[in-house]
Amino acid sequence: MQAVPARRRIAANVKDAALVGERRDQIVEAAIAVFRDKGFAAATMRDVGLRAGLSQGTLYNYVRTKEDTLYLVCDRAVAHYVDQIARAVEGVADPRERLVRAVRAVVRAQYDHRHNIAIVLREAHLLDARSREALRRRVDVFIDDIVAIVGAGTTGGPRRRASARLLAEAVTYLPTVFAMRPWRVRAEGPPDKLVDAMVDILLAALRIEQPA
Amino acid sequence: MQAVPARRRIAANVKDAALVGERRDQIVEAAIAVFRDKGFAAATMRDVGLRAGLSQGTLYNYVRTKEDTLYLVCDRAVAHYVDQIARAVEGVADPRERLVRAVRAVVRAQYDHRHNIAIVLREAHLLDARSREALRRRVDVFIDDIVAIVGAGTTGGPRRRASARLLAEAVTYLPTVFAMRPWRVRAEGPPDKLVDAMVDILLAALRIEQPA
DNA sequence: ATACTATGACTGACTGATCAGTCAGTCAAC
DNA sequence: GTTGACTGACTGATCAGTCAGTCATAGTAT
Repeated sequence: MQAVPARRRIAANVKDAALVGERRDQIVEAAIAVFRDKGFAAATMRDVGLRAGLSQGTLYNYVRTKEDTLYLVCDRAVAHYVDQIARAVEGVADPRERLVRAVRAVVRAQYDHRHNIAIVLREAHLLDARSREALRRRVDVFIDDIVAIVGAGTTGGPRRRASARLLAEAVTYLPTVFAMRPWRVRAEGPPDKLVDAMVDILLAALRIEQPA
Repeated sequence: MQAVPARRRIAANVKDAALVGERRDQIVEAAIAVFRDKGFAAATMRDVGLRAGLSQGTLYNYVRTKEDTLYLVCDRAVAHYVDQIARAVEGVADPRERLVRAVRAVVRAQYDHRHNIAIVLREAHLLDARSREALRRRVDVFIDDIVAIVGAGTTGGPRRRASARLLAEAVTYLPTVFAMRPWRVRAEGPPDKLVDAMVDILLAALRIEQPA
């Protein structure tokens, strides 16, 4: 996995770095709950403050703007998701095995983080260009890694019309259906069954036989 | 294709039905442009009015609320998309052929309507429950039709872990990547090439051999 | 030991900007 | 005169962000 691009720095009015970290955690957790419930635009910083157990003024000691909050939420969501997948493919040398592992990890992570992913998908485009760029770079680097894994894991085998790049898009995008259409995928069965079925679809899309 | 569920009625202050239709077209077109540019929340009705060439008060002769505008946009987007696909599979009797036709039509329509689809995906959840329900019913009916087509077109052939339902979700959801990640899929090549590659991925996912 | 001062974290009432929606007024057609 | 379509200034509600004030703690001077 490639080096992680630099994150956008957000200024805080408080000097104690540990406290900044702690309060940010509170804020992000609260913001996730509120944004999920109301969407970013209709969510208020009062809601977030109430939820986090912090006053309005305290909130603004840790973020400068409402948008900073959205950036922190998206950044956190992307980081967790990317980390989970990096860990899953660590130390796997065989390209085919690495690909299968990655696919399963992507699907699992998308299911686990589906609520946060919904926020990112719906709201990240509202960020200013700089924040959007920082996030997009992180996601792009991650998907480029998946492109490499797909490329190495699909050499030989049947002819495919789609590039490794588009295949990687399919692998990383399709499972977001868990976040965007939960009412529709629920019928497939419990989480493990749903994950297995999705992995099956993606491996078929890659024209890879699934190990039994 | 099943009967289309009833649309939500939106009241107008003007009696001339043809004029209502005409003004609504103006409003929807303007709204699509503005919502795409700024997102629904940050878009103002002044923007929409300016874009449509109608005054603030006139705008409110044709819709009651800002949200009505969003509903009209989403309703229009879904109707066009669904119509395009219904027409593509009309009169095709062979289940396998019908499925291949449907897949290609879905992909094509998603590419053609990608800008409107991005609005629906990002903003439809902001609608009130009733509007959301009306829209969702239309989409559900449509996807159920695709489920039936997938079910009929994939009988026999290799064993699949995913249900026809989840496969239909994949078919109807994956091409929304055109709307949500245009900067990533662009590299695949011109529209026709991109559509072909996506069709190839989906047919593979369905474990169907593509006709040469 | 005590009093005073400085520092840093927090509070919540307040401010100014924004905008969805309204309505008195205008104009054209019949 | 009546009706219907349109206009845009206005209103009231909302909310992101501010800032004077409060409180607790630590350090310094007497």
